[in-house]
Amino acid sequence: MAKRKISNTLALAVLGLLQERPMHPYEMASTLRERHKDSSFKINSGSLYDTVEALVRHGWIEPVETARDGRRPERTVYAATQLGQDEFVRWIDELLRMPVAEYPKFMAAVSYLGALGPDRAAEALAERAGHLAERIDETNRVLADTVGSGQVPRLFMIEVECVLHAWEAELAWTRRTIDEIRDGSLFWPEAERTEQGWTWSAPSDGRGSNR
Amino acid sequence: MAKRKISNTLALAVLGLLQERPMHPYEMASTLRERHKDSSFKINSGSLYDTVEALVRHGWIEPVETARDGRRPERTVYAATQLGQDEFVRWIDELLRMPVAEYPKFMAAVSYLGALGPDRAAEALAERAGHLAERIDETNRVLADTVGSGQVPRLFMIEVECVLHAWEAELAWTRRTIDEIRDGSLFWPEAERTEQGWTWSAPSDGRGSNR
DNA sequence: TTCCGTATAGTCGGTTCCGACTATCAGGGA
DNA sequence: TCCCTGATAGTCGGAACCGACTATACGGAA
Repeated sequence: MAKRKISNTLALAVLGLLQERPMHPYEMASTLRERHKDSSFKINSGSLYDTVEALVRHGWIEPVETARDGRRPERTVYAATQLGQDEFVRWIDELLRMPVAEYPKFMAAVSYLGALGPDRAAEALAERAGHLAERIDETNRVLADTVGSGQVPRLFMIEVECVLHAWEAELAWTRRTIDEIRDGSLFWPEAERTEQGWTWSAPSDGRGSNR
Repeated sequence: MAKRKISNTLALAVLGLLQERPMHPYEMASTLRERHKDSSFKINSGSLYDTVEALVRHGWIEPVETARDGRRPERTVYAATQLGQDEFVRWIDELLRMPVAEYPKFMAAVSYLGALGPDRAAEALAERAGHLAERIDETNRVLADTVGSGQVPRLFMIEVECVLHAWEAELAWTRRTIDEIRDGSLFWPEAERTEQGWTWSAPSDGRGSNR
């Protein structure tokens, strides 16, 4: 699988909007925010304009007019080309079919959970659990007053359900791990440094609590 | 919360290794790979050397010797400073406590699931489900012959359990969504473009199947 | 009437990131 | 003996990314 010419998913969002109607970049950003898509796409003005230019370079979109309102900066309105419409669908298809490695910050931190020691680790995870629970509530509220009230078809917010599911899973893992730390079922070796590298104490019951 | 001076988590991995003993960058990369940490950290030679330099600039690590073996390129060995040891722990603590927005490619694609139409969407998700199941199996095998055989304490591979849990959740959501598409409980509006923007057909039973 | 905050629209320079490339050495097969 | 592959160690130029900044317009408060 050769690498995609454009990999920033913000370009996917742009392409998506231009399937509906021509727009200028600033309008894309505000439309995405209005639709709560700013939690699926990282919208950054700088990146947005770079992305749009890259899409033009590849012939996926093209400028259709430049207008000026009074003395404000000029706006360039873009539309998707036929190529852009085709690639939009192909790209979605590809992203859905093939899982790719991502490197979430949380995984990085969990890799070194041991460095905090059991008490501080459990406390830190507990704080995270609180934040996660809050976020889940907020998101449920958003879903309730968009899809729940029939304003927006469920399919158009399906990614929100997806991310919600992911957070719930993370929360469950976090809580389970806190419990395992507190009740000692996640054995905490006292790693020690020797000239030969590292050694660690074995759990008292042989290799019992390593699952 | 002010932005971290260094945000690339590869720097966290470097710091982690240098808690054990001084190393040169190439050795860091191979050690991380040996320990299967390359699924939590994106290891890229270019980024690695940049990261090491950034850590030196901030005084978190420092070169302790430069050796040369025959006519091979010179190796510079680095060690963590006191500051680096403190920041290592603080950084982990921070990453654990506060969830940050990430923008996984899958979410981007799911946002535009509608664009594929129900049949192709279900098929694409089904392919993904297959890949995910495979990955989960592989990862379980890795866990079995490291932690499972008592070679490595469970705590040192805890992030693998975490990512496994996340994948299982994603798989579950994916399968559920495939079912909902196939049995029609995820209503698929026929979006149509008008001059006023977009309209969509309502589900036949009023607003029934929007959850 | 002036001032302030916010919305509109986009620019720009610096950092970060990436992966293709260089170059040497060691070991095994033909 | 020669060649090929893979490991060792790191360099470099360009692409991507970011966020602070500019500049205008507008509505309401003081």
